[in-house]
Amino acid sequence: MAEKGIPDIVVGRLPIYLRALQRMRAENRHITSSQELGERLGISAAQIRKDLSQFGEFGKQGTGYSIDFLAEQIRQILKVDRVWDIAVVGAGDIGSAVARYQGFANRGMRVAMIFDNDPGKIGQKVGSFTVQDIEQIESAVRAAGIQVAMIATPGAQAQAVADLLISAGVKAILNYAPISLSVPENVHVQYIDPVIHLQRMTYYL
Amino acid sequence: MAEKGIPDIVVGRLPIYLRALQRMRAENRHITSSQELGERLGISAAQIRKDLSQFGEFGKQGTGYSIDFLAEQIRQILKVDRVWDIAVVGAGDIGSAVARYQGFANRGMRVAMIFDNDPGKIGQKVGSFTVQDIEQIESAVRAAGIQVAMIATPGAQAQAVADLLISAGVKAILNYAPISLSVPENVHVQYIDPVIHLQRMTYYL
DNA sequence: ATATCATTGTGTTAGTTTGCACAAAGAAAG
DNA sequence: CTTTCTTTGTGCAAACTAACACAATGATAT
Repeated sequence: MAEKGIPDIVVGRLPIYLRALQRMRAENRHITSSQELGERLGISAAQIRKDLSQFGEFGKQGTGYSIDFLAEQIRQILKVDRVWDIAVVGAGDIGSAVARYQGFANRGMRVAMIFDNDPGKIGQKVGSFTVQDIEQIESAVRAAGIQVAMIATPGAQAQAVADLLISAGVKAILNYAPISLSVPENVHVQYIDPVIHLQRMTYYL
Repeated sequence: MAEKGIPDIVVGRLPIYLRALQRMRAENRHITSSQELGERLGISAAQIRKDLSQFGEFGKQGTGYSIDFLAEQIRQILKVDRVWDIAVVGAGDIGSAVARYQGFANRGMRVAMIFDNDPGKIGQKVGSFTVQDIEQIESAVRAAGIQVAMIATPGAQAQAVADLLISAGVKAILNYAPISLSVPENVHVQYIDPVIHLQRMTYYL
């Protein structure tokens, strides 16, 4: 299994494969093939085989892949064979929805704390969490050894929050604010902005 | 301006350029360059110039781009020089947060209606909308001529909802449910699943 | 006027990603 | 045991994407 030099675009497809495998498992299936997976995902079977071959040989010729086994291998590759604690910043509609979201369970993620700068929100409950003062981000995140965070603040504050998180040791940020963040090379950022996705589609309408 | 044969990956970057331009405009700037834009976005200047050149010549040598003019051109290309009404399906945490989201204004999108199948939610207010019965999707969406929808239901119902929306005339779906949808060729789908984004980053940690 | 500077748009080259097609290998059937 | 069927893993070719590098052009300074 190679550790370096895997194209990021390949890494980006692994979570999609994993999600499909977990769904199949929930349907009580045990075996699948690159062809079946590909049809479900709209990806060519050859591409799936080639992607997986970057990390090892997980299938059996003539049979296909064991769903349980392949899912476990991908979990290990993505390091989601453990649970990552996540800090959420921003307790507005988006931050609150994320903090209550049930979809993290069994997928290697868990919201651990939530912050806001609004005195009216600090101390209130959001799901099972008490909103903490944004002033405490650095100490709380550092103390918990948290490496993953989500930013759900207005755009104007997102960069300052990112800087704060990074100085507290965060290495991966999922940014819901509608702004591109500037971060050091060793920090990873992903973006979620529904408008970006929608505008990409209206081009074709 | 070519209408066909533009790579989708180029179309996908246009909303990002537009978002950055709107932000610059909000900072009261009037002129920018491919270099400045590139630094802000982490994209090479040459790439930005080549992307834009697919649609026309919008810059001035020696000077750069007029922010207002370029933004307006991109709006026209993406067809967001108008407002698209959107149907939201699912009035849970995610659907509610989306329905109340203020970030659609001025970006060509507007939530127009929201549906759920839970009798306890139907008739309740979410932001300024009254939750409608999912049974009414087809007639309501068709009557309003809506072409864009967001699915924020549990995964188990997402495909059925998508089928319903498509039969009502929807041509673009933004899917928050953690499942790949199967749709006809002429229907566009984009996906938002925070876990997918997070798992893509933990690989590198 | 003329020279200098900045920046675009693009032809060409380099690099990346995808798809094809088949040998290899295991399973199933006769 | 042999044949047939299925499906993987992969070398190679094709297609796509990004980067380079520069002529062209407009702005600015002298």
